[in-house]
Amino acid sequence: MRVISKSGEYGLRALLYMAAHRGSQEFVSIREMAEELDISFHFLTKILQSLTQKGMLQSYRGPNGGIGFLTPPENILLSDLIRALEGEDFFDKCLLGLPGCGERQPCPMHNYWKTVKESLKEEFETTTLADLGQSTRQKKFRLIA
Amino acid sequence: MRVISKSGEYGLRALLYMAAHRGSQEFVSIREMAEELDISFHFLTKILQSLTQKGMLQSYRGPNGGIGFLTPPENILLSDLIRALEGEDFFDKCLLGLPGCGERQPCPMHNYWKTVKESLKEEFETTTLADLGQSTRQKKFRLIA
DNA sequence: TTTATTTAAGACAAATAAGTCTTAAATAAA
DNA sequence: TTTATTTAAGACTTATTTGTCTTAAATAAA
Repeated sequence: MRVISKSGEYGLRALLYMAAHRGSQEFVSIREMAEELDISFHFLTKILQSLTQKGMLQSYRGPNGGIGFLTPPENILLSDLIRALEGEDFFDKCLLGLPGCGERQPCPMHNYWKTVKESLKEEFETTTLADLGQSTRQKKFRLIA
Repeated sequence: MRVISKSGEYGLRALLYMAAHRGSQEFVSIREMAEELDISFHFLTKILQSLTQKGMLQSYRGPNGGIGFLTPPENILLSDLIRALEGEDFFDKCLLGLPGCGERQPCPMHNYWKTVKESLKEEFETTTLADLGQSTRQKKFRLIA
């Protein structure tokens, strides 16, 4: 079950790293991160670039440059991050990939999948990057019939 | 959020079609289905072929041949079908795609994602192909903190 | 001002997924 | 037995995603 694309995974992992390692210095080196996380430097650069272009991060060139948060991880919702990485329609798609599927003409899995998506969305909208950092947090939740 | 691959979607849609159209005739024509569902005939053939090879369907060549169920849709679990279409490890993967992630060395999203997966798995294991057919069924469920 | 460092941008290549085409094998009916 | 029909198998092509490489632009420090 691949829910997040490879580039999305890399982006998430990088931001998690940044959240964990942000201290005195404002910018984290992409090269360093790439090595630490074993991700291709150029590929990671492109991914983070797109987040910068979307206004979720800031970058700085030159010596001691790097990438940094614009808003603290405590204020970054997982839902926003994932939407930026995976596309705005992340939570809107039909399980069967039917273009016409919706409330008016629901596919056999529509109502079923809708509830799953809404739960996930709700959860992602109440989780911040910082929450994930201290992930000992054990949210208890399950689907109830 | 693409959870199921294109070929998985096609497979599911085809079996849903078969479940809906099985009547007097034992075998459903793949060509007819492909046209009806607007899926490439050869591609669909390959997908269904793999299900036949895995013992989930039976096929018959020659005039009036086609593809058919071995067990009635009432006895086909969504979980088994999806595992056959998407791979055995469908419910086992880490959200971040980290190879080492597990109980011993959980990634920041491990516990969180684990509960989501278990809920989904549970749901898929209690839903049959036939259930999906009459999908007016409105299972109520949500994640609880 | 020159040099070293770092991200930005975009062309290019490789890997994977999706889709097409041709031929073979099985089967039924003429 | 011949022909038409249908799935099986596998080679091949196309599209998408992932990954690499080169050059440009910005910045700091020598």
